Amino acid sequence: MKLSTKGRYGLRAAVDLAMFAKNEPLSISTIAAREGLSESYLEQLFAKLKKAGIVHSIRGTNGGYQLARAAADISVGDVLRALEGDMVVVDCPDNETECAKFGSCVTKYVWKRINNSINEAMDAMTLEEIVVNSHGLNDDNGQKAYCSK
Amino acid sequence: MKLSTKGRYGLRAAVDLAMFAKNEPLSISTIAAREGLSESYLEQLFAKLKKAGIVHSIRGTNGGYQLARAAADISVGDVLRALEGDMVVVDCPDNETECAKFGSCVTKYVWKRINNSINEAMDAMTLEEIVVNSHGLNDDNGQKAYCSK
DNA sequence: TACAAATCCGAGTAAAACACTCGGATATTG
DNA sequence: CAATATCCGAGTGTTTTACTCGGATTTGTA
Repeated sequence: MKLSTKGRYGLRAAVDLAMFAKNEPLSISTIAAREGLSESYLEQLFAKLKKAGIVHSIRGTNGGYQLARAAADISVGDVLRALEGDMVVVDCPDNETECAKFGSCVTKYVWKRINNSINEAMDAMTLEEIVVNSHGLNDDNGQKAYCSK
Repeated sequence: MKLSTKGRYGLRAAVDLAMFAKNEPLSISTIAAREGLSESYLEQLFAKLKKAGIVHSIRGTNGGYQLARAAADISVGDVLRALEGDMVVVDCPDNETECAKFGSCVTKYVWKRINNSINEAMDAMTLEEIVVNSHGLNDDNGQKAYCSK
């Protein structure tokens, strides 16, 4: 039931871009250092974010990543689905063809309702909101910080 | 992110009790046969449901399980939390003591909001409702059925 | 009182998923 | 051409999942 590190780390990286990559791109090594994450693992996460059209990349020296569109137009759901795949607790097909028991399944409504509530909650939050809400949230050294989760 | 078979099978078993164990208890072998589940695995799930006070057991011949209270008083959330543990996507402690970065964490609100929406959705559905909604949901042989999910 | 039908309980295990690392190719800038 | 990046696929130890199995205990019935 828990989110994997893909979603947790990846959202932090996306928020990091929203905060700090406004003019120039940010390299993986910079983000990894600030967020305390592994560079080679972050690489994989950015590959997923890029494939989903959430970030764009600039190769070569001084290259790095930036958000592909405004932070206000990127929802938490966009980011998490890109990293984790469909955010569903149970992956029920919703037609007779794909699931033989579809017509008689008693629990499909349960899963559908939970899945919908997860996605509605995620889609209602944008990276921009997270950045705005973070004003004033600094640690003892005046730095942004994140728990390990 | 997906629910494990514990939650999926366990909810089916609980719904089965709500439907068929109104007068006399149902044995694991009966439920396992009707639901197409493994007996020894179901045993483990019922241990969790019992520990959580959702079912009670009767030992010996003609024994089995029944819901410990009315189906209308058992929510999907009760059952899933008993089987899966806390239903949270990220297990953030919510105080300064347990998480050093609590004061400066930028993403805690995101996880909290998703966690809340999951639990609200689950707690809004009862076993009774599932039984009522299932009237008329039968397969070609007039039997209740469930997809493998 | 034996026997059968049940729950109870702990341990073990193969397979899958997770959380990474590593090596090297390619692109771009200075 | 050297340094700094992204890009890409493969490999790997650890953890979790999804079970099975053996046996003990309880209880109703012949």
